Amino acid sequence: MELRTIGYFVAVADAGSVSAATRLTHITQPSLSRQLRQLERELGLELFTRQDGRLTLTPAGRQFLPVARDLLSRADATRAAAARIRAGSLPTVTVAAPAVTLNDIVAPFFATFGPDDPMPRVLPLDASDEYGALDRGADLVIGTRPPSGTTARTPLASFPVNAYVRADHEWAGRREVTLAELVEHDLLVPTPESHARRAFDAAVETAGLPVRLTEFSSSQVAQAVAAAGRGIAVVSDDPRYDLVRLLVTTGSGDVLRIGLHAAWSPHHHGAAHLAVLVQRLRRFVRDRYDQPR
Amino acid sequence: MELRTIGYFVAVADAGSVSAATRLTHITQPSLSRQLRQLERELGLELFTRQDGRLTLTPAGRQFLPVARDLLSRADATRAAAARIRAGSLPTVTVAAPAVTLNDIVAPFFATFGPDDPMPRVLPLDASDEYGALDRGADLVIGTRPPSGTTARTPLASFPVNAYVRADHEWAGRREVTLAELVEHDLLVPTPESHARRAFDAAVETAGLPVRLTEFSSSQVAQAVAAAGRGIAVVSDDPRYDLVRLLVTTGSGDVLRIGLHAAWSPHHHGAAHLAVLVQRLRRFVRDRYDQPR
DNA sequence: CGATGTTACGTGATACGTAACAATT
DNA sequence: AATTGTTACGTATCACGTAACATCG
Repeated sequence: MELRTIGYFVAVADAGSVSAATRLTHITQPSLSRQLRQLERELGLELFTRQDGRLTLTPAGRQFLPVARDLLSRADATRAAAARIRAGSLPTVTVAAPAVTLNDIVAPFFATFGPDDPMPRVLPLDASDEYGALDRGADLVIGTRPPSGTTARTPLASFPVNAYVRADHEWAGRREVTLAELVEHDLLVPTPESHARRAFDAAVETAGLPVRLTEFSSSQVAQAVAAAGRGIAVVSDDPRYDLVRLLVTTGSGDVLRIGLHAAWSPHHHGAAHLAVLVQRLRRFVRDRYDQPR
Repeated sequence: MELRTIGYFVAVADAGSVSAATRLTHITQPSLSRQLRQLERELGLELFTRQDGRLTLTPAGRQFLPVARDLLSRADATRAAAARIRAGSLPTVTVAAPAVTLNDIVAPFFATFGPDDPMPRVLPLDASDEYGALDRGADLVIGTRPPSGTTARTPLASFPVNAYVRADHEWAGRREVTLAELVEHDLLVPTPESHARRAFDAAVETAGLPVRLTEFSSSQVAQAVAAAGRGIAVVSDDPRYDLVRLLVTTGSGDVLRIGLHAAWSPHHHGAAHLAVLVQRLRRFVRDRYDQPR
């Protein structure tokens, strides 16, 4: 039983005769006649009675006809679905990102979606192999490392890593502090999953500096402890407890920043839509976090 | 796009590789590989990416997969429907009969149907070509003529044609009256579509007798007029207005009766169910109309 | 090497068209 | 005669299997 043969059956039933159905099927009458008989043999049903040199639907055929029609309409729907995909439709979009990013950035962005936007789905990432998620169901990956390989990419935003000190600290009047200066103190940092921590760890490792870290599961708690004068909080969020913000500069003089990058496959069938979506996300992030540039 | 190729796609997606899918499809790996590529060309979709000597679903393929699965499940449903028909299922049963019979007999019978019985449908018949309805959608025909041809048949019941006279009529003490006697009087008859009228007309025509008929669209009105002494009502229903019932005998001495016959195709896929249904109908009619024999 | 998937080539099945036939109207 | 559907026969297509090749772990 194939779609073709089912189509032949419906054509004959609709046209009322094999001869008339040839106009619908574009095959010759004997071929059509044979296919029909074979379908009957295959299904084990007598769909038509042959009498008086004519075909008339049997009750079995009459009962099977709507079933056959339904199957054909599903086949049409399948072809239509393929066409929509080909045209780049995105009924759902799956965004993969570290859990922190999903909560802090992706989720608020999804909250701005309208009814015509795709249904958002989400895929939490473990730190390693961020962009491999593109092969495991993600349409879009938001990562902190610049994507490698043949992915399309857009830098979304970058957030400075802040070192927060008390207003009575000796650095309170400065705007920046070097990494080398910083590691001389007790540092209050969030967990290794956080963006700030990862950026900080990477910079420290590059510089080969020893550090004394105290880890907090919440960066706000880290700030509170800094406000108590027990160390310097190195976090990425906004200041609390009247703490003073210092930017952190690396050995090469750059300000230590957390980069957020969006990546997707340029061969994705909805790549155009994805690019638009990423632009919206970029604008959203910059508006929300008041980014420069 | 055929069911076979769609099945190949789903098999490969499920198995994770072409090689593994050969266990599901029972064709060799190169053939499967080719069919898959052809499906991609036909749909215009890149369902898998070929990289690292492996296939991985693209977002397009991931989006198409549930659609393909749905089509296959519909195909299974279609095959299952064919199997049910083959086994003789009757989700609906279409009974064809003259409108009078549908109202007076078939409809009350349908009222006794339980939830497991087929959904009843109905097809009004014109008097001529009663049993031709079997080719126009009827599973079962209830007719007044004995069916001809190769149909399966069961006599359902027969109702006498009654001649109703007033209690003060000269015939009031008799049980029967001959057709020849009857036609000497003014006769009050129902419309030509009714069973009684048709049986009466046929008998009269056979006997070659002249008649004086007054036609009423309701046999109860005919009885009322007979009660008024304006003629003899020749109808098939039960007496009213204290009229006296006489059976009508033909020239050959038989009592004039209306026969009801059920007919269906012995090749009908649900012929067994139909036979049972007809037996129920027969019992129903006899119980309800208190038939002899 | 042992997986993978693709390409090449030959074969068998089969869907198809042309032609001839049979049966009704 | 004109229409219907079936049978017969030859052909072209196409799905399939075997084999050889390419690539990656």
